[in-house]
Amino acid sequence: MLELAILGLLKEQELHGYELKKRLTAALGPFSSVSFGSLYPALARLEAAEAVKAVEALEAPPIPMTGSMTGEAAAFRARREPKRGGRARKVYGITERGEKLFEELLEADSSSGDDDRAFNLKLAFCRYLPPDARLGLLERRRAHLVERLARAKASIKAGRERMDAYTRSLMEHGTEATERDISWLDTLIATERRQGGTEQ
Amino acid sequence: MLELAILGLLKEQELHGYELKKRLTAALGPFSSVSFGSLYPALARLEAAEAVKAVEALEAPPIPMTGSMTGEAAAFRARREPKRGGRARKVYGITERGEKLFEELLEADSSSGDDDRAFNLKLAFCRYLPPDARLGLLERRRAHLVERLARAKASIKAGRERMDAYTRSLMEHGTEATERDISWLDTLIATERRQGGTEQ
DNA sequence: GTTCCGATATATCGGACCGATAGGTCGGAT
DNA sequence: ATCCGACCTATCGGTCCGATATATCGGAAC
Repeated sequence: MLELAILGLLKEQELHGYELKKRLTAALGPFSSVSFGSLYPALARLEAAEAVKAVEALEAPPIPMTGSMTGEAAAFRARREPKRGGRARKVYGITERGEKLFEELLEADSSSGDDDRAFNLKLAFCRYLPPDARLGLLERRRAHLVERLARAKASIKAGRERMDAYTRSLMEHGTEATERDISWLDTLIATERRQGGTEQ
Repeated sequence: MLELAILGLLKEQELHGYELKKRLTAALGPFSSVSFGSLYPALARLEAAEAVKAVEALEAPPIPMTGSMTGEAAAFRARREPKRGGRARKVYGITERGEKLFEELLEADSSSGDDDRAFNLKLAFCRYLPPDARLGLLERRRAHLVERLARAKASIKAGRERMDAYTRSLMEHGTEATERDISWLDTLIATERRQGGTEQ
């Protein structure tokens, strides 16, 4: 699932690992931070799959510079790379295979496992999805939460008197949070339908 | 962290793996289910550390049965073990080292990583904690959420116009959820203080 | 009847992710 | 002069997960 986030950011701009991490924790966080221990292996996986490619350590698009480079190039570097110190960067760019993989991951059902994380991630990048797929994502999520809520309520009802006050409070708070998640999704879905216009 | 849950359940009753899983998903879930892929290794770890011990496959306390066993024993087994079919069970019990480990895990600071999961787990078993430790747990959690909220708000403020509507809505919903978590914790803390009585 | 399905049950495997740690380079405080 | 903290890439050990393998039984289908 981290792959999706990496590809999504790389879609917009070529970046190196460290910067990628900063943007990930800034954008998707700061709940559930991303660690280097998962970022670099993920990057390596993507590179092995030829979804990303290490490019020259040259973040800015190649700007034709006429005349003497001496002063201007240095100034440019200073502007683009403030306080550059440390090890050599390894800047990655997305490939065509990467773009395809990105779309596959974004549309994938992903009914298993990670779930909350995965949905948040997808929502952050769902501007790249066609409107109907966007609606589908939201509605699948809603259905999932509704089912979770039902199971939670059944679980509470079943074990009412076996639970102590702490557990009971925890579960009730959990169901309330889920209910609010659902109504939040409802507003998103409503907005989507309003903007979607004709279809459905 | 799974160890804590296992030990907590085993503290109350000797159980085998399958039943342990059912209770875990019923008690702590059904959000964030526990899989066999983590349960059995955790059980093996605990057994290696001599925190739990495999006991005879005899869930019920030994009840002295006088007279003919034939009819009554069969009926008892049928009551205790409904629809018993399948592989032989391996019933685990907690040891003294296990009890100690349980308390250590429950009191451990755990400021790293898992966090949400870990706190929920601890809250579900915090009835075994002395009142002051209980209060400490709640207040540490509160402080953590407050810090998370502050960082989230700062993050939103910093990147306002760079975010699309989906991301913005996601983050705002997240901060609201965190705010509600905090006020929920406040009620728990207030209750705790009221019941705790004299000491701060 | 037997065959096949689903529950009961234990266990392992590969993979994702994490925290900690270890490097390695630079600018700036002390 | 020296240490501290930022920048930057990378690996290690470990936990957890989903999928899967293995095994045993009751009962439904046929």
